Amino acid sequence: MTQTTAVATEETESTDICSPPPRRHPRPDGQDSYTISEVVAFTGLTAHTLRWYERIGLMAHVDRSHTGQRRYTNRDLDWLDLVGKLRLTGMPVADMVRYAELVRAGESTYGERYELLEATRRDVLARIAELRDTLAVLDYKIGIYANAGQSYETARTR
Amino acid sequence: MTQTTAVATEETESTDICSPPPRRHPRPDGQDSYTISEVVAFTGLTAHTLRWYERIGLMAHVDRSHTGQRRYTNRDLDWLDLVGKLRLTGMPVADMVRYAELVRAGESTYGERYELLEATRRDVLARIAELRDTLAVLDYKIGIYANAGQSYETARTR
DNA sequence: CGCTTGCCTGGAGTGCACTCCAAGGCCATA
DNA sequence: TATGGCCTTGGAGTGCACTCCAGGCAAGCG
Repeated sequence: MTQTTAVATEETESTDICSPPPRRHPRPDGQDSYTISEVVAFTGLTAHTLRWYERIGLMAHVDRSHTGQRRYTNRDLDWLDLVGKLRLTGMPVADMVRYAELVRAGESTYGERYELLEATRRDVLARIAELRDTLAVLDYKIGIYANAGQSYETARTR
Repeated sequence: MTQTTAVATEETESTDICSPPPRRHPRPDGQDSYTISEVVAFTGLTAHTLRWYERIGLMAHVDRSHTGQRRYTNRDLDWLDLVGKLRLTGMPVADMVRYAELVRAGESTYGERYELLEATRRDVLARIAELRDTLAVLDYKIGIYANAGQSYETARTR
């Protein structure tokens, strides 16, 4: 395994210049109008969760049909994508709501948003390092179990 | 089963594939007897959590002093270390309890333990991949805010 | 017309992983 | 003897992130 101190430099190398993430939407802009169940199918979230996200302000108010049903746009899908990614980092929902509020507040909050994302980035790097550490332990133990055909286990690691 | 099997010998160094994780204990084996507050200081867990771990079977019964107070050993510290690592992977406590039960059940469960650790290993790898993906998105957005933020700052201070 | 399907709402419920409480035991120092 | 500190217990409480429920509306179909 490489040294843990090499992580930081590796990262700067892997993301030299930002490549825009390629997105495919189910429908092109202009015809982007999805029912809640379509969004469920696309995101893997439940309808409950989608409505709950909107209630707590994690999503801006979603467009409605003339009968009051939700109609999601490609932009909503993108937002949900970002939310999903942030959720994977372990960011609390309250923090994501805060970010959503900053976005709604306009461009005067660019600085704050930058700080928030930077902090999150540091968290992600730290978490990756932790996971690598854990992986080493796991590999070590797996090695023991793979080798230990009928020899008894070490007391040390139980 | 109060009988701790006499496996105090170290046969850990028989494996050559993985480097054994270096462990430093506050006290050498033989004088390893820690109060709950010492373990709190060493692990970062709370006393509540330590007692709770024991109650739910995530730890084997801890030794007691003649007055009934818990006295942790180096082995307990090692176990808590592993638990901490597994917790970082997002493994549910119930699964860790299951692993603890397998360990207590003896060497007939080697296969199952192996499977469990292997599955966890795959989870960890998948999570690392997810985090890298998230990192790319984060870097992309940070790049945007860095540029836009600069122009906003410029516009502000102009 | 009724039936099914899909969606709506506010509020209540769930599961997890702790986290704390109240009441008390032991023991060293003052 | 008293005070303070550290520890014990079972059980209750907390916070988070959903998850579900009851009751109801609107559209499409035979």
